[in-house]
Amino acid sequence: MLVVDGAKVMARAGLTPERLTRAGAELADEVGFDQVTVSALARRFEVKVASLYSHLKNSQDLRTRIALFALEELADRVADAVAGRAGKDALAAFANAYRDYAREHPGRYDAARLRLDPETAAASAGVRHSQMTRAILRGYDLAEPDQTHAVRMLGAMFHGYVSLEMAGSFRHTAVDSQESWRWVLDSLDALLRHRAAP
Amino acid sequence: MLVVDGAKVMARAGLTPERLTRAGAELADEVGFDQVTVSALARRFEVKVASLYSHLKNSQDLRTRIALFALEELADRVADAVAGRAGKDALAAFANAYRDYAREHPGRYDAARLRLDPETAAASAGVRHSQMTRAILRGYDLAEPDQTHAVRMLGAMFHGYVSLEMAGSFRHTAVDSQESWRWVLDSLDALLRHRAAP
DNA sequence: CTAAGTTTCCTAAAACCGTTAGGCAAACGA
DNA sequence: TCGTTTGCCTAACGGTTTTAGGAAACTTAG
Repeated sequence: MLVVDGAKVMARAGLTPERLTRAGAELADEVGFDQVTVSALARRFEVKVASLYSHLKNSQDLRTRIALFALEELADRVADAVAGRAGKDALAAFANAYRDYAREHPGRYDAARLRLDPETAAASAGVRHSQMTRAILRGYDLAEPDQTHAVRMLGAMFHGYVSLEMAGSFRHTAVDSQESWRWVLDSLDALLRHRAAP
Repeated sequence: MLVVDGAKVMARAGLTPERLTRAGAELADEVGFDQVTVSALARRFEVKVASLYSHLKNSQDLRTRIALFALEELADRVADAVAGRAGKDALAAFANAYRDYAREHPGRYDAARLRLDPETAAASAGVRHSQMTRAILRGYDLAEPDQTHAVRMLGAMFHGYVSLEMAGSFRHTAVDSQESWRWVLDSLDALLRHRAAP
């Protein structure tokens, strides 16, 4: 089949799950993760929608792949940020890596919060995230179960703060969000030092 | 028009924006807020889809109404919970009201986190939420801008914790989430007392 | 180098959702 | 009782998801 003016010669587009996932992540950052659609992705590759179904099981599969990709990417960034740091320095690096990623890639950040089924989650980079959080706490000398409590607290705080900040919840008050962020990190550091085992 | 066996006599279904909103909230709790659809709602009222468009502007309007309803209901609950309490007692009541609502009404809780446009948000019960958070902090005697920092921290922590807990993130470790929750509340109380103005 | 086999993308079609336009019947007010 | 308004309907269109089957492009074995 040969279309003269459209120049479509039935050439292959070179689709792969990986390219589709990456393009989906970019799309998520541009239009929001919940607007990522198989149709939009096909449009971006100038390909018919049905063609994607040779590379993706379905729409949910696409979303899951983007989520796993984002988790991996974020874990890499965090690992890079905390390398060679300890104590409060590591805590701040960890937290900032998290927040910066969300600001830079809001769609991917949302994707990383997608609810995964237990098996998928267990095989994802999500486990690296909790491992790294635990690693941060090595500098604070917490015994179990306090360490687990602290892991959950840090996860909740960072995710909650970033989530509310992204949603614009902090834009109505004059106080700069950056200041609050520093205040929160200082507070967490003090709290964890105070909780340290004797 | 009269259908004999279906017993449809073209009677009126008694639709109103309020009834639709409430039913939408119930639907959200059952199937998830992102699965709340004009079609599903019409099915629930045994009415054709187009009929809802006399009462709702569109699908987004429905979601926004559910969000406003949930914000209002949650604010009422929180107000009720903290009434007559102060200090750590008030903090715990506030936090528990929040968490309990999310556990009881996950769909509505998600709805309450819908991003609203600034005018809508300003006219919503969202402002009551921050006012009540500030009220909790009266027991801790914080000066500005620390009070604003603390409001943001509490909002982040509660939302983050509830959000991660709902997503199942705490189910992989043996430590009971309830214990972590108590630990976090104790920590926040200690932190706020420590931050109190001299 | 060519024929067979595989992969990649296509067309076609069905199902569901969102939305608008226009109609008829029911409720209501005079 | 008779307009008028309101509430729900049918009809229709466009978009998304998904499956089935076909045809062209690539790959590989003889």
